[in-house]
Amino acid sequence: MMNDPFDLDDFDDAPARPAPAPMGEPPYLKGLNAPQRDAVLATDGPLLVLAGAGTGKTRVLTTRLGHLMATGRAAPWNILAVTFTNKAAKEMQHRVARVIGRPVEGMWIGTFHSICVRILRKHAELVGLKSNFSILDTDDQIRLLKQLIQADGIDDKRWPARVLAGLIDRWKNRALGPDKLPSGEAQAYANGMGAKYYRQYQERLQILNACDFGDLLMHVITLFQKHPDVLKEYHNQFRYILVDEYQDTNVAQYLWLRLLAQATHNICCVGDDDQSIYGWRGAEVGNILRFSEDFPGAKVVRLEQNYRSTGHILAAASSLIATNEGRLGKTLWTDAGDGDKVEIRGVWDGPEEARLIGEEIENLMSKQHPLSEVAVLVRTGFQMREIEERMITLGLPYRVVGGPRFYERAESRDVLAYLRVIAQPDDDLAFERIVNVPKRGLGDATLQKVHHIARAHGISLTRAARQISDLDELRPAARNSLRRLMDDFDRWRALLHTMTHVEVAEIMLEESGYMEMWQNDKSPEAPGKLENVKELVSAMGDFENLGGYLEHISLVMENDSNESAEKVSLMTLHAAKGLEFDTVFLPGWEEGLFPNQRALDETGVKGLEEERRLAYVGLTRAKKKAFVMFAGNRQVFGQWQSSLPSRFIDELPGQHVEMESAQGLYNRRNDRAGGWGQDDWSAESKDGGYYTASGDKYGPGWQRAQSWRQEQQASLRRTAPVIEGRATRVQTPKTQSVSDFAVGERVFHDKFGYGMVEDVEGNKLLVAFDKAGTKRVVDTFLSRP
DNA sequence: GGTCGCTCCGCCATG
DNA sequence: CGGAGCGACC
Repeated sequence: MMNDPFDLDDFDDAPARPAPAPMGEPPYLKGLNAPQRDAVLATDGPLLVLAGAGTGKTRVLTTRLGHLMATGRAAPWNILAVTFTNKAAKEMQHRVARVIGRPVEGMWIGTFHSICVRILRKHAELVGLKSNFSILDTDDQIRLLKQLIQADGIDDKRWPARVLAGLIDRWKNRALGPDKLPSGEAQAYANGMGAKYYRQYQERLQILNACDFGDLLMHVITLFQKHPDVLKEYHNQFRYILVDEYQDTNVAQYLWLRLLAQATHNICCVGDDDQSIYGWRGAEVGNILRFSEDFPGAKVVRLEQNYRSTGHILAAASSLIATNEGRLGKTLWTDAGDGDKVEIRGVWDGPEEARLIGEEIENLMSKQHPLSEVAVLVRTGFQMREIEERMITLGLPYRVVGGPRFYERAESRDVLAYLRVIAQPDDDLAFERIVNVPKRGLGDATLQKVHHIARAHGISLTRAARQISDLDELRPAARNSLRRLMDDFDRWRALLHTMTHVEVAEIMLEESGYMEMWQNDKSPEAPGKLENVKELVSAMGDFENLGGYLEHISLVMENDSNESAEKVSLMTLHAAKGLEFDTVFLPGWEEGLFPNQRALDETGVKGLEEERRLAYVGLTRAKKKAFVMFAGNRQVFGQWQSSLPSRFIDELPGQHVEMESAQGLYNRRNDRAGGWGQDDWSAESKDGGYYTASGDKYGPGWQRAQSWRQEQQASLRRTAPVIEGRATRVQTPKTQSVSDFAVGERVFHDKFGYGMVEDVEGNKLLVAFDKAGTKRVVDTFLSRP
């Protein structure tokens, strides 16, 4: 989670069109326009709020929450508010407090996942888990599945575990357990083994006392279905339910909501079918399209006045999205004036695109345009590197939003694995990760034997490891090493009773040799890794206990400590949903990249429409200025490929855009809205690879993919033009090496602050911190002030 | 059992 | 191009 300078989705100070205000009405209703007010005041019964981009959705949601409480309809704990991201949850909490003028406590605001965890911890036993269950991430999932596949002697090259993980994920999105798979789909993997592995996987998770993301939803649904008394508890508790981004809910989430809402019918869903961009992970636009049937008697409110973007931008975006079929249909309007047209820029290649972005940003800077109001939104992650490099060369401050995740780095995962092992002894995946990190002479051979015992007895690896360390199965060296490790785990675990988890973590990482491993590592990354480890340990201090910390990171996976400095934001279009910026750059609008070829191949028109919604989301992030860019040549997989401008560029109406492109790069294809004086070589561009030979616009996937790929292979190759010297990434400064602290010395600790050494015991010090009290810390985590 | 170097494959988006 | 994974060699 990060603290952002930018606001979520709408803003408060916009000139709203006020509805007539009766005397003595609550102040929070002031400034709402008529539909917004309707949405706030329709408290009882099902309500669907169709909120176009930038129409004040978050404001309506938070005001509605405030209204429910202010009028005494609900206490905070009677309200359940579900969001899609933790960031949105945090923001909502914050803004509700602003509406009612004091902090709110006890309200259930969170993501589907975090709320499910909260419920599950309470009733874990009812679904066969213990309350301290671990939450596995994708990586763990794949490793577990791989083990199952390999145990069967199946070639996991031919049938990759990640494919199976994807299948299982999609099944869970649709709330299908191993026994409920439609017969055709059970055949979906490795000649009909899909269902079998799914079942084995679930059994294994049970033994490991763990669940994956999909399980969080599934288990709660099962819990509610099988234990009506428990469901009733929640019915009594949650008198009002609010759901944000309803267009992104999947079947499982829909079922979950329906179960919870069936008692009171007080469910309010807010969403925008035009911003549904998560179809690929199981979101069902159908949920929002069907709302009135699912919840009979539902009231529908449309928010159509846009407070965010100026006229040309809004018109361009609206016209683009109008190409889609099967929309609920909204007509966004603004009274903010025309503003600037959308600027389209065609350039020769990727590096030039990055240069142009840099240039324009410097331009903006010279006009005092705040960098926090500038964003570069890309379709896919690999576009970021080029732009980042340019930013670094120019010295432009930037930050990657939702980028390489702090907790996914190898060293973070190691540390977390250590923590997980002591928090939850049956967590095999964590155990396996660090059993030989640092090297302890416990390699594959040993681990295989442990695995064998575990499987034979149907127990977890740690239990098996403990058993085998008492047997004669292993070479003495391995046996001793393993026993020592198991004893260490027990000891560290016991320390949790007498010390804070931060202290235990430091001791564990030191005694296990993990810190030493990086200290002795002479690679250039080592100091940075060590720095990350310290940062991670210090972040633990913000949580009451180890369990709370682990839960947070498994759900959030991002680093909280992201400062809100004056920086350009760089992110994917997906990550940009809900955000807004004065100026937005939209590079890479090229066929194949955007719309993305794979989306087209896999889901045809449906995929194309989702891509178009993504384009719509991108454009509507801009308040005052939008740059759309495309490059004629781009490097993919280290190879140069030529590309054609995106069809979405053609779909932007001529009167709302301004085109500036090198000769010959852009050829208008269908001149539906009036040209911009570019050459019209439509006949030639039809050979460009986005129509199949048959002339069928969307063609069979493989055929399109094939022709596209061939075209790319055959495309001209050239070497990258040399821009100034290669950008080097900034390395974290080498940490000051610390050792032999003396009693009486002043020291500094990332978390606890300044203090004085009271006692030295090997490398463990007793330090009296000025603010945090006396703690036992390992010297590696200390520095001299 | 550990390390080095080679091959292979990927890059669409996520909690 | 870059990282993961695997096999040959120490």
